[in-house]
Amino acid sequence: MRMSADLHWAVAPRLRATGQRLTPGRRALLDILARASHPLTIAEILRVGQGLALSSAYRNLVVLEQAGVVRKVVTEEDFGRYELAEDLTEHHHHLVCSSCGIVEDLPTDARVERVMREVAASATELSGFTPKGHRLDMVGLCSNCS
Amino acid sequence: MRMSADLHWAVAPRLRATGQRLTPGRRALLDILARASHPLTIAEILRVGQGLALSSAYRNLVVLEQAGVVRKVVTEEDFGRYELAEDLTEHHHHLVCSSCGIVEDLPTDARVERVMREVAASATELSGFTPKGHRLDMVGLCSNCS
DNA sequence: CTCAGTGCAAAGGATTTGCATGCCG
DNA sequence: CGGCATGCAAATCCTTTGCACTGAG
Repeated sequence: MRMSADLHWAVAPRLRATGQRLTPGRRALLDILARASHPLTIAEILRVGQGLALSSAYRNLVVLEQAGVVRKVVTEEDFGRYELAEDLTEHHHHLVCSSCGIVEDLPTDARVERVMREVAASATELSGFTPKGHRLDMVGLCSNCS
Repeated sequence: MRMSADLHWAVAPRLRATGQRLTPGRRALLDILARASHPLTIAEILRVGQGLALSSAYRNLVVLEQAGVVRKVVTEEDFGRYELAEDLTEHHHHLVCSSCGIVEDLPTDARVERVMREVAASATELSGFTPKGHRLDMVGLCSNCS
């Protein structure tokens, strides 16, 4: 979570770099995502951001994703979730509830990240894969569902 | 990869436990998945298994998933992929190409798994989450796309 | 005036469901 | 005979696209 002015300041240049502007609709999306402590679905975003059009939300999320300020998170649910790019927040992993589908953020630590780098290295060695990042989700039951 | 007779022997009891039978269609799906070295899409499955109906494939995969013998893998593509449950193969992680979407299997090791258990423990501590397993994907470019 | 952003409605694509048929116990 | 698996087609659901409108430069 980060203050709006600060966030917009960080984001605007990236949008300009991809030939896009920071419009009110996009600002709204960013603010909503910045306030969330877990990745949001389109439905959740629209519920919070009254007056946002469905199609514009989708379109703007694509723009923001291409500008590298938003990331689409895949879950086993049949719809997508979105969060701010990790360099605008903190690198983190996820807790995914296999019962209700909720996703919580989980901070990472140096130990885990070090191991991730080792896994990345072995992936390169094994199959010429060029790692750009990783995705680590713990799957289980959230406190409500257990 | 495991021999058919062996596989069917392991699977049949689990299906019975959920009140389901090991039908020819399900056998075909299992054999196809057992031969693959990475999670398959429905399209890929139908391409290999000539004569399988689309809807039956989906329905049977649901049955097999509930019986715990097949797992649905989510990727950033807009369709699902399926693989045999990990206890029928080997526990492994994935290499996901962010360019072409291909998913390769990546063996894991004791070190990584130990760290995963630690992450699981801290998740429990932080938010009452009950971990059942984890999902670790390296995201990057495969040897073809890089 | 021009062009990108917006919103509504229609289209798309993966997945699911309804229903009639066929098979196994 | 009864119930479940199957296949086709129709229906759903999330997401994307077509198009006309609006506001900023």
